[in-house]
Amino acid sequence: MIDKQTEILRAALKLFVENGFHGTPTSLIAKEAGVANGTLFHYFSTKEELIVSLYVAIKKNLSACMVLEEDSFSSLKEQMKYIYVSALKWGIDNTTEFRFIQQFISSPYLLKLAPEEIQQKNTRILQLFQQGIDEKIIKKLPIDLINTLVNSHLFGVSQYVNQCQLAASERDNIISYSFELMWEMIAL
Amino acid sequence: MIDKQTEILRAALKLFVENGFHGTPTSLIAKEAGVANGTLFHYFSTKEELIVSLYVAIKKNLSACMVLEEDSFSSLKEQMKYIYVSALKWGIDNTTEFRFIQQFISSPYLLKLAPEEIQQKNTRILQLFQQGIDEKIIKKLPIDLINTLVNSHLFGVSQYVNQCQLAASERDNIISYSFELMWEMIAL
DNA sequence: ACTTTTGTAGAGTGATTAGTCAATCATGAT
DNA sequence: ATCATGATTGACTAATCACTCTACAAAAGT
Repeated sequence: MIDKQTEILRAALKLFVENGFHGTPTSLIAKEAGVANGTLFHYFSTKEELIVSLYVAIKKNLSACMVLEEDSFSSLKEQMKYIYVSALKWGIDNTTEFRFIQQFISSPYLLKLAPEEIQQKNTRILQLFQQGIDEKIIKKLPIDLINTLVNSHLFGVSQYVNQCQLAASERDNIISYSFELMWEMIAL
Repeated sequence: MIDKQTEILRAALKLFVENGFHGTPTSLIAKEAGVANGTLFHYFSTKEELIVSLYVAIKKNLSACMVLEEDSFSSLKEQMKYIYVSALKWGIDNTTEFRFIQQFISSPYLLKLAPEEIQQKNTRILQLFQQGIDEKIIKKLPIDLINTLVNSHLFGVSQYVNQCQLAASERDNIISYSFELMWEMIAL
């Protein structure tokens, strides 16, 4: 056994995506994780805490993929593309996690998160948007709107790619091309 | 009392959005609807059937707003704008219904729907996309991808507008402008 | 060695819930 | 008036579930 806590999170993720939050009793999670019922509550004092912890863990994972090494040589567009593509690839390679996030943020559990947790820690991308506007590369729109549009775009493409199983080359084509689509939307 | 069945659906919608599916016992729905517990099961044989029925009803409502009277005088872009704006306005004016749809489609209940129910009955918009491609107005992309992108776009803008409460004039500005953003994305 | 802390187990519990049922009530047809 | 059909009720039930509790085992600290 690797680590019971990790094992519980893994099991929870799988079952939540399969059966939803209310369709997944804690007893089943414990069983799937190969631990006793009580062990689950040793690590997570309530079911709700388990759910929220799982979200935080996955979100952290995603954020880690989106860091951009400071690279002042790349153009703004290239920097954005890097972040965009990283996020998209993550969404495609981690279908289950992606589905979970989607389920979580459209559920009332979202409100159980501390506001600062919801906030995008990744303000780097917001900075890039602002910079783009200042340099008259990106349309002058509210930053939040741009952010929402880009996020929705990413969600949409992920969903599409996940739906129709594509060959790797085709996949990379779409990833690259969909960035251009997004760019045409926000660029001046 | 207008109609008990309608009243139950109304109560269910409100409570599901507030507390989620699993946070809303049928007893509470009945109470909120002002009917007895058993009455609920007279109209909907299971809780699941209630949830799915509610989704179907709301979706029907939305689809009704998106019909386009055959108007061969309008340009393709204008026709699309009409549909786009209708959908967006609906999403903004029916926040609760919008939230419910979001919650439903990212839950495992979606799989309980017959596939033909999921399918877009509103193939009119798909026809328009195809026509746009044929007439070299819209980028040559898979129809499903365009559709997904437009849907995500609508979702994003709705979310944004619902989040920040705007004055009516500002709101209409954003609606109109966001169509142009979307158009730049898909148009050649 | 011994004490403390931490991890693990799984039976047990009280509360809750989806769904049932037998009994009324309303309506309208004959 | 009588009957039939369907709507409505709310107490009831069988099952389920989140969570507790006690006991024991394994480390870790001293």
